[in-house]
Amino acid sequence: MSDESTPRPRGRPKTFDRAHALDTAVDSYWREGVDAVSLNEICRRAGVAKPGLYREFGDEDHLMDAALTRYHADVLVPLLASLRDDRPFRETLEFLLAAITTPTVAGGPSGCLIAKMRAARLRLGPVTGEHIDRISIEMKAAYAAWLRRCAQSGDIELSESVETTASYIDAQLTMALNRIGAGEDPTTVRTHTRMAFAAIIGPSTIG
Amino acid sequence: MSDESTPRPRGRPKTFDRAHALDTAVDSYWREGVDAVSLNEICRRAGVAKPGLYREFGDEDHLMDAALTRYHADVLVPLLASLRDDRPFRETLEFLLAAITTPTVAGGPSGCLIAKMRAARLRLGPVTGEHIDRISIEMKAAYAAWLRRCAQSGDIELSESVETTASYIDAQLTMALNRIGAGEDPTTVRTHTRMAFAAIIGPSTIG
DNA sequence: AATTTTTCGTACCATTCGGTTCTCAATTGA
DNA sequence: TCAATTGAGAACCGAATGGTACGAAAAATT
Repeated sequence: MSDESTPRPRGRPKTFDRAHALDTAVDSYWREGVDAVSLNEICRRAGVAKPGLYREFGDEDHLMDAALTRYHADVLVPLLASLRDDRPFRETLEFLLAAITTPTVAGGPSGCLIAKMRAARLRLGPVTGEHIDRISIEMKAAYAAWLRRCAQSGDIELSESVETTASYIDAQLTMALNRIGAGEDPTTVRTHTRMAFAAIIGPSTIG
Repeated sequence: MSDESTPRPRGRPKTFDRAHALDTAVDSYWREGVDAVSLNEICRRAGVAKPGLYREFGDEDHLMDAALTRYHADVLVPLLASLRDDRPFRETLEFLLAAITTPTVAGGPSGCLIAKMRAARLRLGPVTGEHIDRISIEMKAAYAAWLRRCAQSGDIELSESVETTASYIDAQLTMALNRIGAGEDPTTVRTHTRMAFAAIIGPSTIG
């Protein structure tokens, strides 16, 4: 299989474990925030030499971008997909809220890498920075499409425009994620976020 | 006046301009965020030598703490005092919102130093960190007292406890300040914050 | 004038940062 | 066997960081 598909390139075989290095980067950035972890520290944790990282990713900006790309595919895409399930609005909202405020397995990172990067937007490199901009737009668009569908089916009635409400949801969920990421009590955050959404859907009939 | 009150101490007269250095520190931390400005940079901007700063303030942690103390007295205390004016709840709320989301004079810092420090809580030194904790408690207490007075006079009717509502207000205003500080459009932030407060006071009758 | 006391600021410290140079090891092809 | 090619990583680079040592300067006291 391996000998017929690609007849092995010429030089010294590559031993650099890209996946492991990227895992380490995602975990570190996610856990501690993008501007609290140095490239040196990631090398240390991943057990790789710095020039290896540079050969593989280019520079710090591109490493962060690779981490963001991976996180986006692994975490955000599935989450946004759940918005297209056409369940009742409140139910999907509670699902989101639970996903955001339920503590992950002990020792795992808390909060959301994207939310943390958005908070650090000014300090990101150009590649990562523009990527996070595109993702922010994608998120708001996903919320807007969701709202539009729910409004059309009569599931909810909006007091503001779809776009305004979508960006409001985005702001509230991002804040909730960052508070969780900062170590605040998940129950408090959940309560506050429910209060924030009472504004657009009326008092909750759940719980 | 100066010769009779204190007969001049012994050594070389002090020329270090503490007020100017502290002004520079407050402005820099406020404008760019506490972990985006180095002590070296503050020295450069203030036009003072580093050992002077160290003699005056001790270390970086204590310099930040001094900046925080100054900002607290100059900005936060007057603002929290306005909560005790016994004006209608909505009016005070709109006043707060305006104070937060109205762009300051061109070139001035935007957002709030305290809000930015709270967001950077994990990266603060022990002295500044514990100070910001105390201030956070003070703020929530001020909101709670305000709510309690308004509720008692029948001005508002709360759907959640005073404490929960107070911490909700705190979270929403802090978010608003940090969004302004991050350069977001003040109008958008104002709209979102009004939506967030519709949850506790019903649809606004203003504007 | 000499001494004491206090402050000032240059020049330095170790450490860390993002990033690179350069030698050597490991492989293929001739 | 020996070039050619490619990757690995120790060791290095200049810049910046928080922090300090220490001699010179400026005043009062003797």
